[in-house]
Amino acid sequence: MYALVDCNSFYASCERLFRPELKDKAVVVLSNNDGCVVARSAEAKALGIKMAVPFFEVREFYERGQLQVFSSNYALYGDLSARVMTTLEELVPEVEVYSIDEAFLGLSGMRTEPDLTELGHKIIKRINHWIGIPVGVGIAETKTLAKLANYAAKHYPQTQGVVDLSKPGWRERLLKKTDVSEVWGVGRRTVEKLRAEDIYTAADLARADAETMRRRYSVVLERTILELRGIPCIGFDEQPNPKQQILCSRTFSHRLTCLQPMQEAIREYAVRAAEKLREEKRLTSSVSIYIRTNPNAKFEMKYANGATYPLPSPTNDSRVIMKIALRLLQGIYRDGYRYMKAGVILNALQPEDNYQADLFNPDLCTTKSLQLMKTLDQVNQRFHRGLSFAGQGQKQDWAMQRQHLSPRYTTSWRELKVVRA
DNA sequence: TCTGGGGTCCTAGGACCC
DNA sequence: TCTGGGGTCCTAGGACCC
Repeated sequence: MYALVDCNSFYASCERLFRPELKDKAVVVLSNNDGCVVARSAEAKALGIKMAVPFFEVREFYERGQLQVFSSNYALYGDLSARVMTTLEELVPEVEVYSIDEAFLGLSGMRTEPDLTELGHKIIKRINHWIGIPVGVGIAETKTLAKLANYAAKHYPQTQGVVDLSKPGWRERLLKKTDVSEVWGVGRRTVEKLRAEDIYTAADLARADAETMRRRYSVVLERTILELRGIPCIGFDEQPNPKQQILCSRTFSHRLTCLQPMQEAIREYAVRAAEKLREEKRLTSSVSIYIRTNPNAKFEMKYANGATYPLPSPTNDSRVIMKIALRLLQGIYRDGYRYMKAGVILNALQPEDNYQADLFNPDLCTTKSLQLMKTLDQVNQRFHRGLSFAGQGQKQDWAMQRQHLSPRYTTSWRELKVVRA
């Protein structure tokens, strides 16, 4: 048996935690650059604000004082997420952290618990009491059904936040009244095709012939169908797999029209990506970058391009990655466009303690390089932006806008001035 | 005027091997 | 006239997730 625990309107709930006067108020949290809505309190949903709409489309509510708005504060959400996960780990033996706001629980070792619904309520109470974040709990025989149970727990208030689909008859009833688009793994494209063949509800999908559907769609959809029938196809993974790709990309605060700030941005993203790489204890042997104009603009010249450089020998050295990224930029940058976004991607990742070196090229992981990076990271862990490379830019006025950022309630950096003192 | 960031998995097709 | 069978590896692109 699995449970899925999912925090309600997670980012919005985090913000409200420190602003109790906003309880029962419409609250939204915006994406980076204050671009789109990425989290909505129930009251904001009631205003008709849809997920992922551009902020300018709902700005009116804000200006009329009907809507409280926050820029995303990932340091805060990450910190509260860790507290939620730790609390779950104290309650059940197996926890798979699935995203910042949800976790699958393995309940097989919980045979002594008389009633799983009771366990669900215990989880809700504990997390609410200890952390103050509301959660919902879905329980079922497969992950896909647990997701669906969780959806029901949030959707139907009479469940009080807990749905156990293993109860006789519950699964059939829920599948019948749930739109197929709510099923985990069934996205927009697939929904369109399914409707064309008269599959509208989760029950319709569960009834479809799995073999035929694999041929017509994919093995992924076949697995979803089996999971809806209670046959587990997706395993439980307590230890997250090591990352296969690391990406750092940002939309600029305003469009960039010349090379110099683009170079600063690429350097900055390369350094950030290299930092993440070292955090993961991995090396990269492939550096890619991409740049693009606004794909949504109707009356603008569009340009998007990317480039990749495979390294002969793997590295985690910010300097090497930065230099390569910059050279790649020279190759694809074209004058005359209004650039909106750029990114640096590291691929072909290998563990740092067991990597494939090159027979004919010098090993880039020299003691000197490793030591320097270690020192760089140690300084920057204690002092925010304590050490950076000259070319990253000091002012960075292309960096994202966060006009509605909340304070660092639970995290703190020592500022650079401490170093100077 | 104004639209995020960071990932995973699967498939088809090309190039290549014996 | 007529040209096999069985594989692997890599990449780009699509679909999906939160």
